[in-house]
Amino acid sequence: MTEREARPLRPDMFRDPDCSDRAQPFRVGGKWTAMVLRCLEDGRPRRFSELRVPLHWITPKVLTETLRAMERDGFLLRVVHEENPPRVEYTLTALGRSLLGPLDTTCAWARAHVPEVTEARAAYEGG
Amino acid sequence: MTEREARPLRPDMFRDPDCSDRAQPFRVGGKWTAMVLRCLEDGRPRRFSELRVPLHWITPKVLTETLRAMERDGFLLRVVHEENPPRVEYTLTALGRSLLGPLDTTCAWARAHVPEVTEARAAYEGG
DNA sequence: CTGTATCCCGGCGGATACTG
DNA sequence: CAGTATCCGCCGGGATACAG
Repeated sequence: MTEREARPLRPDMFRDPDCSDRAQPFRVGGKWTAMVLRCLEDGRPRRFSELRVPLHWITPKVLTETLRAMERDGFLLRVVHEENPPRVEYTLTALGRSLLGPLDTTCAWARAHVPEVTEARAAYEGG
Repeated sequence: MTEREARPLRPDMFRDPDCSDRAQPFRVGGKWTAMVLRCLEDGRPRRFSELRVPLHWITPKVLTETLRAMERDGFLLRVVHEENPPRVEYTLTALGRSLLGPLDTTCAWARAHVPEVTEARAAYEGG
């Protein structure tokens, strides 16, 4: 066996279904998760209809699904105030705030490198 | 206007379709992108069939789509050696390697906090 | 105001078979 | 070996209407 044939990839690199690579690190949450995080990062509790405004008037069904998923995962708290009319407020938990670090890191990458990606795509189309 | 009503969310927070938040920072690439990055991070050129092994024998169609998308975005280089039988090798570009930082950051988050998420989900089911 | 209830569409991801 | 060619099922995301 010669030197240059050695070192195949380990077949079990991603065997563990819970390993952090398979956790699809670049696919945390749904389409709207990151934007909801941004809406809540200042710590101020926000209401359902308040969130819809910057989120392009996302439909209620989709916003509900997004918020429920984040609540279920422990990223935010849903507080119902028993009033009339009803008032519900959403706030990030400590776990939810812990996502802001990775989010910033990836946003910083995007700001720095998205132009290169755009260039690469143009070049690829061209030839 | 009282103090406690102030500071609504800016309606145009995510207006720019290319803004780094809307870039879905937690949704970079497809299901297999991160794993391909891991397979190539050691700098060693890898062949098509070589990649399939750790990737759970991903179907050729899906692997091709993943690799083509990454090539198109400038993340990797596809080199065809004119031989018989054919040999094709994939290598990360500098741009592709620049993704490893954010990837590590998010993987570190996952290792540190996924147990909390699991707990939160269990608690949500239970109550 | 804060959501449900329906219906719907596109597209990612996959299974299988075939080719240069 | 390194892919194409088809076909297909699922589900995320959305539009619209309605309810407590």
